[in-house]
Amino acid sequence: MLSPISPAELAARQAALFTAPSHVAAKRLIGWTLRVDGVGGRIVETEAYHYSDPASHTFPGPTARNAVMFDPPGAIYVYRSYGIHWCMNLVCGDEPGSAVLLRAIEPTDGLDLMAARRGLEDPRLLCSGPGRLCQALGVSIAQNGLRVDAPPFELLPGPAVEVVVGPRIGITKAVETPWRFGEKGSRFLSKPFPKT
DNA sequence: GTATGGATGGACT
DNA sequence: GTCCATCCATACT
Repeated sequence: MLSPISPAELAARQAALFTAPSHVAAKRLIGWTLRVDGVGGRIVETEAYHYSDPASHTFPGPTARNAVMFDPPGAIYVYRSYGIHWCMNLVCGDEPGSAVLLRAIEPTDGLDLMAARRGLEDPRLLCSGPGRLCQALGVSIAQNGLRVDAPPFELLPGPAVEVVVGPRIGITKAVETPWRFGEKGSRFLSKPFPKT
């Protein structure tokens, strides 16, 4: 059970998260709870992207697609991946053009709706990947540019958890930058982390 | 105007 | 492990 938190404290903790460098925010986000219209769960896997990072959509500079990544921290950046899937980022950072990709959630709220949207029941397959997560939470380009600190989104701090680190998934540039973060031992990761 | 290449997931061997 | 569906921003001609 989450302890009650005042609106002022929530706003302060969100602001501190959003304005941290994206790789710090990505690590801190592990264990927070995200819901969209009441559907969601605990964030268990993230990746960080930075404008100076060749793997980032913002590396070539501002464009129509990545414009939201230059919005103030707390904005939601959604893009289509491989022509099929949606991927959801939270704009974070001490400089513009950086964000945290949400890769996996441990589903806790709205399991039935998530299962219906995904067309399957297994909780481990509902949100274990960036495309799956967006499908389960009903996130698409329609949510691009909205803010995570306003409805239909909710973002709440969780207890500190043990976090593991590894290289990011599916990229072709800056492959070795260890900016993927996950909750140690979680069964809801998109892929295991390499043993350290 | 056309060409290209993904921050993926699911089906299959 | 391999294969590939399918879209759009971007980089060309």
